[in-house]
Amino acid sequence: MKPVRVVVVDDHALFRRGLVGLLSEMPDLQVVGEAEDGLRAVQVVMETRPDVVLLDVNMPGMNGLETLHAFHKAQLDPRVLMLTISQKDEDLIGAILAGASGYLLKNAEPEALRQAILQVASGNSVLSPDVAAQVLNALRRAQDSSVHNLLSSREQDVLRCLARGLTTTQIAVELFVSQNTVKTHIRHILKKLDVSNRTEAVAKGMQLGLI
Amino acid sequence: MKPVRVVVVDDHALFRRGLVGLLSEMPDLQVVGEAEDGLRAVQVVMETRPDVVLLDVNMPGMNGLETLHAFHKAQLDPRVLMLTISQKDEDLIGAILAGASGYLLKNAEPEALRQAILQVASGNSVLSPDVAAQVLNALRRAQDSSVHNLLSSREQDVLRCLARGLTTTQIAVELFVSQNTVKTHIRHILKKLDVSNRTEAVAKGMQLGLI
DNA sequence: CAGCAGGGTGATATCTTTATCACCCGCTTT
DNA sequence: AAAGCGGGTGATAAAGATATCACCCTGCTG
Repeated sequence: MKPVRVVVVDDHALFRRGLVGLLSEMPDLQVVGEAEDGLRAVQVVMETRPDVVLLDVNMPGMNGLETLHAFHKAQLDPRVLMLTISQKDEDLIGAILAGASGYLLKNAEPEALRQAILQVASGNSVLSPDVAAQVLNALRRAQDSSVHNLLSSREQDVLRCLARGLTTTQIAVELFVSQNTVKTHIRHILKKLDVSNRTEAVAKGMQLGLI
Repeated sequence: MKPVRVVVVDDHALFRRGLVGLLSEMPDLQVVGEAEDGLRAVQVVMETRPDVVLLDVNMPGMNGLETLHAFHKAQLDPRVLMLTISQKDEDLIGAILAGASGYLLKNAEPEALRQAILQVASGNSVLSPDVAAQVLNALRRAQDSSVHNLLSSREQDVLRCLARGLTTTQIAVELFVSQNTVKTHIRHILKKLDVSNRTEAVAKGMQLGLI
């Protein structure tokens, strides 16, 4: 099996050299280039066409995220595994949205790094456990936001009443509106949730976190 | 250090027994209960108050996702590590949105499972590399959706023109509207992207994937 | 000083969304 | 047969969003 070809991008020379040395000792990895900044990284990736790029976030000049964008602009789009000390949400989510295939913290063991590179090389993604929860939370927040923009506040009122088992008449009394108003809101809810009746609407609403 | 207390939930008796045996041999883990279905799982978790619950997705009756909801309904909310063969987006994203702290495929090595349990017990999250890419893609899609609802189609037209370096006058000619119309669109863009001028708007638009 | 650029305030018209309600139909229960 | 239920069509009014444009101010350049 051909070794995975890797480019290492980090502005700290000592760290980079040490990492290159470490990776060079691994038979299934082959370091084919290195760069100390984003601009250089684009050139090196263009020349070497590696399987995986190890990329720091914090670098002077072009930071890691800008480098990801530059890869994209240059239509390179290599598989990138971020290797950084930053656990900041904006760096983590920013890197993911900018196309990174993985995010590993620099405190990872050498063997974990090796495994991560191999996974990324074969198209999978890897997240350090320390930051994976942040990614899951970001996904949950995105879903919450998108879901809560789905129904108007009145429709959410009606759905909560349905979840309590109230009939149309009871909901009308509860919300001080006519039954016909309630029925119209229910009609819109069924349409927005893409269901056929109020029972399904309640189930779907629970599934989406609306109730 | 006290061993991590684990409950195993899986409908396949042979698999469950084998897993319990495997985990019982690990000194830093302690299996304190097991269940073959969701209803039983809620009872066992209530009784044993484990640090981590290993939970399958595919189970007859209440499946894994419904069991997560039942945990929440019962205000138990244990740390749950899904352990399943399912790589389906709806199971994966569904479990995450329902509160799972991790998602591991059953093809994982015993040591990887042990590490994952320990990570989840300490509040981190773990995803199998085989499914992590799906999570990152779901996050990207959620972001795309939310971003593309941010600007109206006309505003997106104007932003793309700005990105090409056109002036207000040139954009007006290009879109067959007056300069004042273009300026109004630009004003709304600046406000929606929370920036102060068109240069920042273009940078932010690129960062958000609008251009 | 005039022209050109960007940024800003305010206005109008149209379209869409939200919230309201009347009425109709079919089914079930009393 | 009547009442009550759920699901459906259609209507109106108000609010908000979208798209349009006029006008003003400031700074820079020729």
